[in-house]
Amino acid sequence: MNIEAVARRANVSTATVSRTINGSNKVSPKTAALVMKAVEDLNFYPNTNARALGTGRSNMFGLIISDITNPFFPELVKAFEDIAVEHGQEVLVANTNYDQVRMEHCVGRMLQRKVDGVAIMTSEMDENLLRFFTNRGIPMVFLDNEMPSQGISTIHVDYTAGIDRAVQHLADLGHRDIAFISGPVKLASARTRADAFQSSMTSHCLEVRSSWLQEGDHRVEGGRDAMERILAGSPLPTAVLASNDLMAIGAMGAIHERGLQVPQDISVIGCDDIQLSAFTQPALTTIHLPRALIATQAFEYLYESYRGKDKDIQPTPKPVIQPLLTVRRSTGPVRA
Amino acid sequence: MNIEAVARRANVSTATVSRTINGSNKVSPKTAALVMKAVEDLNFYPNTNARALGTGRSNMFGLIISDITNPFFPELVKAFEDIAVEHGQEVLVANTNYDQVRMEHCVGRMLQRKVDGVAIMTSEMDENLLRFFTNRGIPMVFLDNEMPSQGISTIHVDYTAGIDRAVQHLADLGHRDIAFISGPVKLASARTRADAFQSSMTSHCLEVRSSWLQEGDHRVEGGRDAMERILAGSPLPTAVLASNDLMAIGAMGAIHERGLQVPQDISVIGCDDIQLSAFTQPALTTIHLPRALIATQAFEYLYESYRGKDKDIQPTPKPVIQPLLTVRRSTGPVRA
DNA sequence: GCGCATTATGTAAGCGGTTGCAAATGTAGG
DNA sequence: CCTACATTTGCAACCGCTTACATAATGCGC
Repeated sequence: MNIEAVARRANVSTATVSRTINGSNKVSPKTAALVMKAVEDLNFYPNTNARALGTGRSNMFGLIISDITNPFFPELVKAFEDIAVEHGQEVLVANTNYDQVRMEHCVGRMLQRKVDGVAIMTSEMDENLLRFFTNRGIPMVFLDNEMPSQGISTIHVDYTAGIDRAVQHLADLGHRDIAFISGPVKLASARTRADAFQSSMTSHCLEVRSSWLQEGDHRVEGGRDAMERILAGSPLPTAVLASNDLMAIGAMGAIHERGLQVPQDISVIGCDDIQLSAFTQPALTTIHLPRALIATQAFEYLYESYRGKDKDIQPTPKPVIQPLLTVRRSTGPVRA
Repeated sequence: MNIEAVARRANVSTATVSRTINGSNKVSPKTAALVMKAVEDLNFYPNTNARALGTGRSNMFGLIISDITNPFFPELVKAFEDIAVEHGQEVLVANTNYDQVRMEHCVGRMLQRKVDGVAIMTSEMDENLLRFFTNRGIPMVFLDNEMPSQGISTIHVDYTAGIDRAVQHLADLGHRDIAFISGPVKLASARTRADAFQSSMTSHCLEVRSSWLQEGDHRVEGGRDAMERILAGSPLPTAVLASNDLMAIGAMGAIHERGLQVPQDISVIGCDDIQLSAFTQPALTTIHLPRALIATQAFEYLYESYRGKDKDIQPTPKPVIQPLLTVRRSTGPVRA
């Protein structure tokens, strides 16, 4: 079942079939109808591989993430897939598992499949790997990973503003003793958030105790461990800010295990606003990251630079994304 | 950068390069080394599209799921991807969004990309769509979707045994009044579980009240609503079994809102054992579905039937998958 | 009805690999 | 050294589609 079979059935040449399928305007409506009929009759689906070979464009974008089982990503992936499919593009998702070697593997997979662009939503990317893409003129876009190199775009999320909103919210509730659970400090993105916390505290004239700054691993267990370390010290903070929701959930677990109440004894704020944060006990107050928007911006950036490549059209710059605070039940006034 | 550039650099023909890359044994070790050197030097990645065109195999499997943001799926997807990549296959993931029309779309995408096989882990699949695959000889595998047609394989999960374990656990704790929150009854898989519940109750000589059988939607909200309906009636059950974890979480929420305690007033059991069920308050007792195993079986089935297609080798039959009960804190003895 | 511009269609050469078959090279026995 | 055979390599056709270019058909004004 190939284009020739369709051509025969419609009594035209393969070129005409191809043009019809691709919506070329130089096909007479009459012939086009004929061809479409044949396509229908035969249930013909053009071979994308052949197409890609002919045109040099695979109509496929790569999406590199850390780990699809981290609830931050599914929504991102889905939004990306949705908008891609809408634009007739396919998505190749690859998990790095937070691993440098797997990352190289992922890059190889992308190159073999000749992706038209790559969105890299993870941090395990070094300069050398980048070159594989830049050398081949493959557009790239990153998520909050300010790369030193030129000509690489980054989706910008204003974490500072987001964290500031969270600190403001706590300050409004009377909190002065606020702990922070960060992501792995080896990740640039985690450091960014930690720095944002520091400066926000300073601007609110609040003191940061070093024993209240603990490193987690972006996972529930890490959040629990970090919180346990905080609870082991003294005095205790009256609020904790975790740099993602999973760690916030872990922190709440640790607090409960200690026989304390959220938010009566300690308020907890997360970051990301994953679906489940609305359904924890108590429901989690969290900094909402609009992942669908992130995905959309990433896709649009890639799509535009890919489309404009020959015509030297630059993608339109994307606005900085503002995280908002979603207030639920895990934060409350500081105990009198 | 193509195979010819490599051939030139290594002073051999393209055929030799191709054979070397594919590990053909009819290349002398000396030449092979030469070629590999050239490949390295040039950072050559063979064009998969061209390959697919030449061989007729895309080295890509389709994976159709309902919705990646449903926490049941990410682990499945990841396990599938892992084992596929291990076998040099790529994975094309498609979400149906529980929608028939999107499903057709997904099928089209799979056909265009000429996937070597499809794993269908969702229920929005009708006979007609199936034919698109069977007609083209594309292997298929389903998850608990007993299709009437011949020659289509299904990964078998023994839900009856799983649910029976849950009921047994509750019975051991003294519960006799057990409610059940099912998935959407239009889904065959949901009906299977509901039936399993009924028969398990019967075999334990426990009575099933129709007002304690409520339909949910496999989501948190649906679980909460269903639980509210149950709580609105009288008498109240002492335990609830939900046919997935999200609904169980919703049910726990409804119970708390009513001012009741889990498990003191009502015990709750879920199904799936999604990661987060370990971190709810209280941690959820749930029927553990081994998703990595499901993914592995699905992949192996596809891989084997795909590999054996020309040689008429059938894939080895896979054993029925046994769900186990993961007991946590949401179940307890019935109140005296 | 004719010539020309326009539009529609066909022809065939790629795209970058794979692979059957032929040719070349190597190896061993006589 | 020659022949027979195995091993290694190269040639070139093919996979299915796109597209530049050539050709045919059509429309239009005079």
